[in-house]
Amino acid sequence: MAQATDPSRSGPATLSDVARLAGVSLATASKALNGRSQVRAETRQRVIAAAERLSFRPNQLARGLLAGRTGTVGLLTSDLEGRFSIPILMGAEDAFGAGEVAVFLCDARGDAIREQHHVRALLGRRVDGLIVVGSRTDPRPSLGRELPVPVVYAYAPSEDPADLSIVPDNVEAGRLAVDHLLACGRTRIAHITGDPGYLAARERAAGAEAALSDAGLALVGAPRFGMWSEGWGRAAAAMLLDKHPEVDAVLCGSDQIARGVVEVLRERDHRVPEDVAVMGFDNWQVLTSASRPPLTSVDMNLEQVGRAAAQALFGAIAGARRSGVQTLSCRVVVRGSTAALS
Amino acid sequence: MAQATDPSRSGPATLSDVARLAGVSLATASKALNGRSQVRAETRQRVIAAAERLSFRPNQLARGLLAGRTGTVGLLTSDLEGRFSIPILMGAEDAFGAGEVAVFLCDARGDAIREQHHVRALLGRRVDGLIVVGSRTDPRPSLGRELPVPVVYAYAPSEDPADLSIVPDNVEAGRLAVDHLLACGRTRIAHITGDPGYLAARERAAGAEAALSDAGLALVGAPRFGMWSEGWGRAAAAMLLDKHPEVDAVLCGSDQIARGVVEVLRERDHRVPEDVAVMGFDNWQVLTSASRPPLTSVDMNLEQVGRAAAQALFGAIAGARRSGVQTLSCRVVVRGSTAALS
DNA sequence: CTGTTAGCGCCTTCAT
DNA sequence: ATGAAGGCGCTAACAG
Repeated sequence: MAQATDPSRSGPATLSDVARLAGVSLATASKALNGRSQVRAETRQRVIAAAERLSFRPNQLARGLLAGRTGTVGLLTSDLEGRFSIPILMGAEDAFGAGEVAVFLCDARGDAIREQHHVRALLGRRVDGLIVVGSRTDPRPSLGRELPVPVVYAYAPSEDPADLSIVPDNVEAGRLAVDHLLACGRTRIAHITGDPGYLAARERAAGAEAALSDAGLALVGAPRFGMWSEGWGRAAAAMLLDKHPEVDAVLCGSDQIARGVVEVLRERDHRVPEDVAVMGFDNWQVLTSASRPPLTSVDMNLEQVGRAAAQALFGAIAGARRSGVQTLSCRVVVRGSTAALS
Repeated sequence: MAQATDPSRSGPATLSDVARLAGVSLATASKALNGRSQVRAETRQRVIAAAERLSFRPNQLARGLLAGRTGTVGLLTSDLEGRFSIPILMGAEDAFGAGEVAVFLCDARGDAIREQHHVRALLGRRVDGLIVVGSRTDPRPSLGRELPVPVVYAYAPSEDPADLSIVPDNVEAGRLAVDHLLACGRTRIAHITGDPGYLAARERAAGAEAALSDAGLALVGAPRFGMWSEGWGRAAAAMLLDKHPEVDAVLCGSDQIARGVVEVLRERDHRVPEDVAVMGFDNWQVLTSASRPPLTSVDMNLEQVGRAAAQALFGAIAGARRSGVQTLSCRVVVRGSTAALS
């Protein structure tokens, strides 16, 4: 007759197992475990002990079925491989994990069909909301206004201004970078950056030029667009030094490019930062700390983007009706490649 | 009276909404939509049309409540930030995504307490199984044998041999690397690797020495353990060249170390690969392709580890009772840093 | 304070 | 071929 107390009977223990073991009714057991006040302390203890013995965990599915909310959200990324999704994902996971919501992860691999498939699957699981993480900052198609749950776009904003998007501020990033170089006493600043097809590249360049203009200065030569690679950084640096040997700083569109630039400077016996300061964007540790000297870089605060998206989604689930694109600040992380002239 | 057909009435449409709109009973609607054969073709069409009009998605929670299975698994990583979890995670997501199971992602950040918390939360959501992804290949504590669902450990095996673990074969990786260098005609091979506290470092070294021994050779000097960084690669390479200028190949414990080694060789005017061949482990694109020349590296096939873990979990959920540590093969990706002597 | 009852949305016997 | 009824595990009314 140990059946009621046998946890291995058949699947996880249910509330009625607990109630039976504690010798109370279902409702009382429920109240006791959920901290409802209408239950005698001694009874509550008995129920709790029973639940403990059976290692009872309330079935969230059943609970969600009743409540209408599941405490579950979908995280839809378009590119897990890329390194930008990860910090955002971590920030979101972090913000949610603090509360009691669980995250469904789906990777659409940049495929719209697959994305649609995932959205359907997630809706079938009755997620309370969706976060859509892009792989680059260019605007992306909206999932549509007809979804039964709120959606927040992170990193890549939605093309539909009625949607809510959280993105890093790349224009400000460009400004901050130039401001830092100016503060280091540099005035002949060149800009080598990545693929001009990326909005991030154009915005960072625009921010940089605006900040220079505010200071009554201009870039040395035009911004050099190319690719997001060390190889391009090396090639562009070589051309730059040939044409403008007077540069005293190179602002690079990414840490990868910056590493390439630093290498070429070393090879040509320019001292960094004494002769030429160098800085990048993204603050990608593996690169910034391996460089000689370590790279100053603009951190886009992606974890914060993830956290903010999660919080915005919380708000939306609770009924808040925000929309539009919200930009988040970034910050300069100073290292040896731009130490001020002494 | 358009209430029944109004999708915006209150939350998502339910099966009874569909049944009402189609003018049939709940049971018939269910049969029609699930392809049961006991329903007239014309009726089925009517139901499907109604479901379409209401954009009805069956509530998987309700379904799971009844079925006992939720079509859901938990992916418990201990370190999202590190780059090893991601490919594994992608492989698993991929293997699952093909079917109809959704993945809950949790990051324990290397904290056992947080991990325990996540396990409880996942069990509360009635996941059908768990995949535990480690951040390094050293064995980790088991979640225990008392869990109500199957568990598969990936990358880091469980300390309990009764658990099932899927890990890359680092010993074989070491052997393959040396075999490749031998095939390139190298015989004076040195080994610079990372933190000796990592099993991966020790196993790769052991595999390398075994392969050399099989060929009647030995390493040039002892394996040089240190850190997983370019900086260590540079320092160790400098010492190595001072002491053993005769080396014709350096096997490096990681791509980062290898990059450092290549840099020092360049600076000292040794040609790579003509004078000294260099190779690393992990096949981390960002590093291998930025290096001059591009780095040969051993790919640990981590995506496959993730996929295999997912498939093993499938099997376990279906009732298979495997246990022990299963190792997966890796592969050498040849690039310019080891091109055979001509 | 405690127990009984009625569903949440769905699927599955069992009648009809 | 269709419909009525029961139940998955839980909570929120209502009784007692």
